[in-house]
Amino acid sequence: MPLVDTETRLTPANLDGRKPRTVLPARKAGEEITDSRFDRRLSKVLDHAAQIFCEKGYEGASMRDLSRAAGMSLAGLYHYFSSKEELLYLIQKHTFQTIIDRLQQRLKASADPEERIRIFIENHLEYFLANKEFMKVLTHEDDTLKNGRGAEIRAIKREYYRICLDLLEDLRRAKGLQFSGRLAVLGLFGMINWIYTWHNPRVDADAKALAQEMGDLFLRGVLNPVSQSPGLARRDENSSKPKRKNGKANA
Amino acid sequence: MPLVDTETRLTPANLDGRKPRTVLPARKAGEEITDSRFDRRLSKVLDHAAQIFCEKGYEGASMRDLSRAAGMSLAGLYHYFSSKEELLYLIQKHTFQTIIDRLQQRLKASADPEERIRIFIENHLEYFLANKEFMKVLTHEDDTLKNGRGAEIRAIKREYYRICLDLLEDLRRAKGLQFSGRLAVLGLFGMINWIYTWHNPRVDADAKALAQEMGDLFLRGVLNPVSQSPGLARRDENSSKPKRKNGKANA
DNA sequence: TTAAGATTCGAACGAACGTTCGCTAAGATC
DNA sequence: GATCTTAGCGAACGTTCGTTCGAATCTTAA
Repeated sequence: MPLVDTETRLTPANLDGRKPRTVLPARKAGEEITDSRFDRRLSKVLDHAAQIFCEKGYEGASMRDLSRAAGMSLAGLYHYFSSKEELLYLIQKHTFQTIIDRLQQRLKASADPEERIRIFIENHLEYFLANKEFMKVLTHEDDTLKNGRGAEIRAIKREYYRICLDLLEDLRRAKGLQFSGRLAVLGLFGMINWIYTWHNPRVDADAKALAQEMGDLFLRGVLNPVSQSPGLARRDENSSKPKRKNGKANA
Repeated sequence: MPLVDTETRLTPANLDGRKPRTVLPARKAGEEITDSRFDRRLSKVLDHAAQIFCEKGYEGASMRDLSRAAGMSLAGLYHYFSSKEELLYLIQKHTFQTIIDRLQQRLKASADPEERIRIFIENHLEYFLANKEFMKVLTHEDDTLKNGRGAEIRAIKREYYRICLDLLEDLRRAKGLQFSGRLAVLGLFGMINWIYTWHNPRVDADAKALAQEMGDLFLRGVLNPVSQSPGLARRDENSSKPKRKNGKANA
């Protein structure tokens, strides 16, 4: 799978209306999609860039930092993308697409609602810990991209959110439970996305064990009805109803 | 409470060895600590700065952005702090100290372990939602500060982590439960710190209700022993033991 | 009234920023 | 071997960055 669209290679800058510097001949329809030299080199550049963005943040990283890390001249970098902003876009898009693709594959393995949520968590954590830099750039530079590119990434994010919400509502229906889907999704996202701030491979469990533990913590919280939790003292009972006014999700 | 130490006002740049431009006369011991004109003005400057850092990030915000927001000249800002980095330090320190002070006050109200954890969550969320900008700057610019100032903030953060860990271990002892304190703390922190990425006051519940709901979710997850959770299918049982090697916490 | 500090500002500093230009090799195609 | 495209580079562009300087204005207390 090429990292940029075949037809518009080198020219995703179209997103903000800029003219492409070069126009490649369109591939014939049905032509085999190979990982060209260009794609392989770009992939390496993204690796190095993600590393630097992870260390210094998007704004804090200079193009000169990136060129040093990639072992390539400053001007040479611009052969592979049209701007620093597009570089971030390519990193985020690639990361999101990979994690969603893998998830869809794995979800085919089970129809049990609870099991499917565990698959979601494990998929997320496995990719997270194996690609720390990319995932930190994805989550930390969450609202860095603006306009067209930002909208595109936000759309993919909504898709990912939606998948998780659907999984949780399947579970709720299957078990006849009562909980706010939105709050559950965002609570779960918080738990699993926060990991990049603390995970230390020399101290903490690996992805599989971590997914097990976090899955336990979360699922026990969701699965157990309130009445079944002994000693759950509720104070100020009258303020415990959520004040949701409409269901528009914005995550 | 003055925002900077009385004796070293204007000179916290000492942290990285720079010479202060001005030295104020030391206050006599026991002299009443008043919020001077300086402190009040600095406080306003921090408000505006937090707003801009929140919008554009620390690196993305320029001193010119800050001067515009504060309605003050670029050079005039430097009367209140010695560098952009110190400005971030002052914001983060003030935020952390305020939230911890309030927590300590509130914790005096109860000795019940579960209640005390709910107090922790509610205190955090209340401050979070009432001071979104400051809390985003605190969490998002987590590892931006380096050297002396960074170490100082990290120390306060460890203190806050420790308080929460102690609360959880009190609960575990009181109820005779079994769970990883570290994972529970970090899971909880993830849930409540992630809020800044999604909370919308027009859609979501207020701090009190949110604290109730998140407290429920989290406490049910922690309180319920595994055996009491019906239908909690564990797969791959042999990989579920955490592989912790030593207990050094790094959050 | 006046002297001393506190506060504020316009103007400028050198450094670093993202990006572009013109040019060379290196591959590929005939 | 001629021709065209791809890949890569040194040098520079104009802009913006954080910070500083000296002077001007305001505040306060004697």
